[in-house]
Amino acid sequence: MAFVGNLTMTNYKNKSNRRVTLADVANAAGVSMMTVSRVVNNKPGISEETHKRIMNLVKELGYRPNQIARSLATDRTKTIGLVVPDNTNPFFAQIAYGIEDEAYDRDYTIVLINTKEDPKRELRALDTLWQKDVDGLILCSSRLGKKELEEQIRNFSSVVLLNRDLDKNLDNTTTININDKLGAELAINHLLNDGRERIAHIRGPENSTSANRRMEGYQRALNEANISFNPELTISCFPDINGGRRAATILLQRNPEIDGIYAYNDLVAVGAVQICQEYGKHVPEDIAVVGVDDSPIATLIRPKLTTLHIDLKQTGKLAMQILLKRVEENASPENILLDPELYLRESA
Amino acid sequence: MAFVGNLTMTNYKNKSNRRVTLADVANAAGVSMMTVSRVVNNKPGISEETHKRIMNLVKELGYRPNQIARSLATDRTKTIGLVVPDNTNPFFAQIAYGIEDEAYDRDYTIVLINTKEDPKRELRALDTLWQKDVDGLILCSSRLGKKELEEQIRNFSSVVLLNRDLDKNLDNTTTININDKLGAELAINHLLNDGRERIAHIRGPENSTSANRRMEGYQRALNEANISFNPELTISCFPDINGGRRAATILLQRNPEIDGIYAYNDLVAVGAVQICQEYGKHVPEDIAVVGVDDSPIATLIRPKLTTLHIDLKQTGKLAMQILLKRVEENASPENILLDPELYLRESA
DNA sequence: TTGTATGCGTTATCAA
DNA sequence: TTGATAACGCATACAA
Repeated sequence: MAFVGNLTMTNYKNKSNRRVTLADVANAAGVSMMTVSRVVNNKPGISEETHKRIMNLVKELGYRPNQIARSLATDRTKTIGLVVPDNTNPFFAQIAYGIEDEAYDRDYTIVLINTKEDPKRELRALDTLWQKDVDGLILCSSRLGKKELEEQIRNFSSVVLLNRDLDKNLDNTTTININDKLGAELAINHLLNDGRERIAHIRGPENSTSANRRMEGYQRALNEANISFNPELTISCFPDINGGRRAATILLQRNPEIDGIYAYNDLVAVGAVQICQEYGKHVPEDIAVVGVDDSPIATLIRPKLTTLHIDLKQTGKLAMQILLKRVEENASPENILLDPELYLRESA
Repeated sequence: MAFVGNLTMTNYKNKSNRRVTLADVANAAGVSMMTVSRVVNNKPGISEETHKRIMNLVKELGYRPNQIARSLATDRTKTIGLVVPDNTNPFFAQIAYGIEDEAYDRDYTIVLINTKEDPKRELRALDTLWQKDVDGLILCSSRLGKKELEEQIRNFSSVVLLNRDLDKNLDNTTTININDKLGAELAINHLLNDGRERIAHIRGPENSTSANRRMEGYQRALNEANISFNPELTISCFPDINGGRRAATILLQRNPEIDGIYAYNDLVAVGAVQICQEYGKHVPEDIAVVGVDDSPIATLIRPKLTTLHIDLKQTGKLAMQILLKRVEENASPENILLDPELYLRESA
């Protein structure tokens, strides 16, 4: 917690309109800066009496430590970099929320940067965070190439990679991934059990790892059901509603007899549902649609979306906990796989 | 922009595994640190030749400036504090996106903190940001009391207050508000013109300024139409879907003959629509519902939500532009009022 | 065009 | 239990 000073104190500046510094307190108390520093940081070896006296002065003068100076001296910024493609996407918004929540509890702070799915932006984001000397990095859905990603990761002392994996473990990084293959199998098997025979897959961005894993799961599930894979039934798209709309349009024009769609995420699924309906198809009677993420909209649209659920706020908290364990205790690397659950609602 | 060094360079540490510093480059070049500093910062007064030579060394050694040290020396952190109630709320997510986008372009970085509508948390957030010495603060929908808010604001050199106003102008702060009264009048007048006669208002949190302004607009519009205000037709709520659901339930039980609802925001409106439908009422035939914010869900639910629109990403950009104008040019205070537009869709 | 001295606010280290 | 000094990495002011 390390709460120092009175939050509602306003006379935090001395007469010359500067910030109150350790030196000011030390002068006022007639002691050295180190004594004040020790008191403020609750270090041992200070007499009861001076501790009290100095804490009173700290409050009276409105002293609060300058985190910048502290960072320079300690090489710790109490700051974590969070890089996401788009904070507006409920998926990342939920994760960010969990991360920030845990950070708050542990007295850390989050620097948020959007990459907009642009590798150049991502690179610059990482460079910026490196220059800011963040204590750790949480990188979500990186769109960087393998080699580039590894090079970047080496620049940070502790990293959590969310929604992306590595060929070989790096000893400063933990990966957290959703078990996309399992998820895909859950979805496809449900559709198959429901009697669907021509199941398409709108597979998100080409360069997305999670998209690739979902694709694998899709193929594997079909394979296990002895259904031959038809490339015409898959299409990539930008992972938002419009992407889903465009992809579904093409899909439906190419293959009007499709009776099931497994979408990259809920946004894409919503776009697909919209197009189906606009084409006069009933969901789920004519076409069943399964999403991924269980984002807020899943229960808002009608029919309610059947989708794969992960507790994202909790996942964010977990990511932060793991990162801080690494930052503060130098824990060893691990790779975490989160199993999604199929939430059956109305669309499939 | 100030892009220094090669982004893909990995040997950023020298043999002793330290960060490469100005001193390292200066040593390697056989010049003083200042010369290197000038080159890196593109300051004038450096010969063509040394500039080139040093830039080469900078790249070769993988030098990148330490922003912390720079901040301590210049008293500028290139960091802006962003305080919101909940980054997961699309309203704030959109604003944050715009803010981050503009920040990225101007080479600033965003520290994001959620308050969860908790004034204590908000206070601590501001304290943290103060200690981090941010160059500016964007505070959204503050839930602090007037006096407390003013005290806090004084701690920062530049502030943009979003969705909250001040009694008297402070010379370091700009307020940006949505013209809620106008919005409310737009909504209510539309409902009245549509022949609605018993229009209720679900008015959001008690301590929210925007909620109060919308309430005023609601009353004024009714007043102008010579309809007497009935307190039974208004109710406050937590500003999310469940809040809307709970409020609508109470409202409908108290006054089953309600034929129009003006909701605090789209989430609340969605909750209200759900409850109406669950009570067997048709929207908009039996009850018309108008939301506020034009959040993504507005076009996702059926019926599509009629709602008041503001370009929130643009608003975020604007907030950042104004803040930076203040930070960099010490511009004078202003108060901005954004006029919403009523987007007519299906729910009213 | 380049260099020297000094300071930013804090903590680490060693000494008293 | 406390203090003096140096160091963190950089930029400002002034000098050459």
